[in-house]
Amino acid sequence: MTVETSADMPVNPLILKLEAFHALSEADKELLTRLSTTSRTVGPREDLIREGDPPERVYLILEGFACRYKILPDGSRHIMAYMVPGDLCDLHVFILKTMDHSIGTLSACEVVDLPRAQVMEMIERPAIARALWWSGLVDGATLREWLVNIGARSAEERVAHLLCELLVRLRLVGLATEDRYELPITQNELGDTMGLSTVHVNRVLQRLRAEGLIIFKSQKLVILKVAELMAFSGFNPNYLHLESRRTLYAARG
Amino acid sequence: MTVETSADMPVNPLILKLEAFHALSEADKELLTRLSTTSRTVGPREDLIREGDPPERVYLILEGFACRYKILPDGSRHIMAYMVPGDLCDLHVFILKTMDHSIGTLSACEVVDLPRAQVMEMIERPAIARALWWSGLVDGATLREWLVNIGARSAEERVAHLLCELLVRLRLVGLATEDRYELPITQNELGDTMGLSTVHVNRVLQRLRAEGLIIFKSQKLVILKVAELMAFSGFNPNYLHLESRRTLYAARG
DNA sequence: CGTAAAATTGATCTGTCTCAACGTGGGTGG
DNA sequence: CCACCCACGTTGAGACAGATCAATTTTACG
Repeated sequence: MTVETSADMPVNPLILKLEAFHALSEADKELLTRLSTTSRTVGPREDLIREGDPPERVYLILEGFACRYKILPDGSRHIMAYMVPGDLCDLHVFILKTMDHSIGTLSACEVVDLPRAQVMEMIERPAIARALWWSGLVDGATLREWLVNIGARSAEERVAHLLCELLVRLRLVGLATEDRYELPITQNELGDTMGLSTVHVNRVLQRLRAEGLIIFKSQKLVILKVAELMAFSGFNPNYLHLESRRTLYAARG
Repeated sequence: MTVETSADMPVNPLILKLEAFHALSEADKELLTRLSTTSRTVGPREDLIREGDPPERVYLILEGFACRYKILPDGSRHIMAYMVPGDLCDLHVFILKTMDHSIGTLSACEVVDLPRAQVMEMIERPAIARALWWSGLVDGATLREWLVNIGARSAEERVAHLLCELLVRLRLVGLATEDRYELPITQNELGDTMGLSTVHVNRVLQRLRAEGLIIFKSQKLVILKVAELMAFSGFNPNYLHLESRRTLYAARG
């Protein structure tokens, strides 16, 4: 158990994200900062909670990538969502008896465990409650967009779409610049996310590289032509519901 | 605008569904009955709300099948969810400026429009609020299961899985018997749901028929071997979170 | 440096798509 | 009430995206 100080963690990604929806008061920010003070370091490929477990707390990711996933009867894994810094898992999950999926880390993560009482404390603040409510709706919309992505787009478009989405989401928490970010994900994990074989993910990435759209090496992604990649993949950020609050995605066209 | 009487509508599917989670008081049921008194008939293939529109009300389906869908840049449609009697669209959607997808009918429907004030009225009742909260979590879990379905299963398993899910969901509202229900959906719509071409859906259905698993003709589905179809498709109803509340799905094995 | 995980390559196979035609059944107007 | 008609379902042939299997190379790291 690590107790992080403000020196270790200059900016709280949850605050950054929620303020993309609307501004929070100093008191609200202090509460969120206090609740995320006690985090723990979790290694890569570790489960935070497993399918079948009773949901007892909510997880907040401060650093690293985690995911929601299911294991199918044949042993294959499907990843249904990425959780990046600032992301909370479902706040309302306490009402359910058991988890219907697992949550695990992809890279090493800094994770905050929020027991029910602390979630309540957050929700009692109207501005925070509203921002979390927005955040939950965006999570749902993202899931729907993923469904369309897998159901209706080619392998190349699918991967490109994911890279565009992560660019926008990571910019929100200061973890992406205009055109690049750290993506601590293997090609195998990408495959389990997109419903593609690892071999095919590799070929798709090579094609995106050959087309001069991206550079992806040593977990570092550079999108060489952001507008082109968005257009190619049919990426329309409307489902992230950032409205006109900030200029978080590059101009298109 | 039709005003339905209790004679026209013997049982309110929303009440049936919510009571699968936990019992409601008479007063709660009266409120729900009152709020669903004024419904309107909507023809097949009509939109209730379109992508880009501001969400002004919530829809409750009393009869018929509706769906959430998106139209892609190339003109193709992807259906992301089915709404069957008793289903409500997202209660919290008011906070968003615009819809990121459309909602439209598949068959002719009886639909209740609930303006914000009426949603508030429901949510003020603790038992109803809890049941609706559960219902919203189940909707999210269903979306995740659909993602896995499309991402990780073969065409035949996919279609079979959907048929199993609808069996359980429709039983909940008294619209399926042990092994059969009305499915007012074309093969083309099934294809847009499963990410398959219409031609392939046709061949998949033929194979399921040939294997003696189903009969599907004139919008009437009979599942000849329920346990086998569930096993074949990898259907595990845990994501519907019916727990031990009622025996809503057949014993397996 | 050695080792295991991850990325890459090549060859082959197959599920699903596309295109194009034909059958069919239920609703409607004459 | 019949005949037409159109949406829907069905069939066949050929093409292709992506899977699978089996190495091999590269990278990260202890």
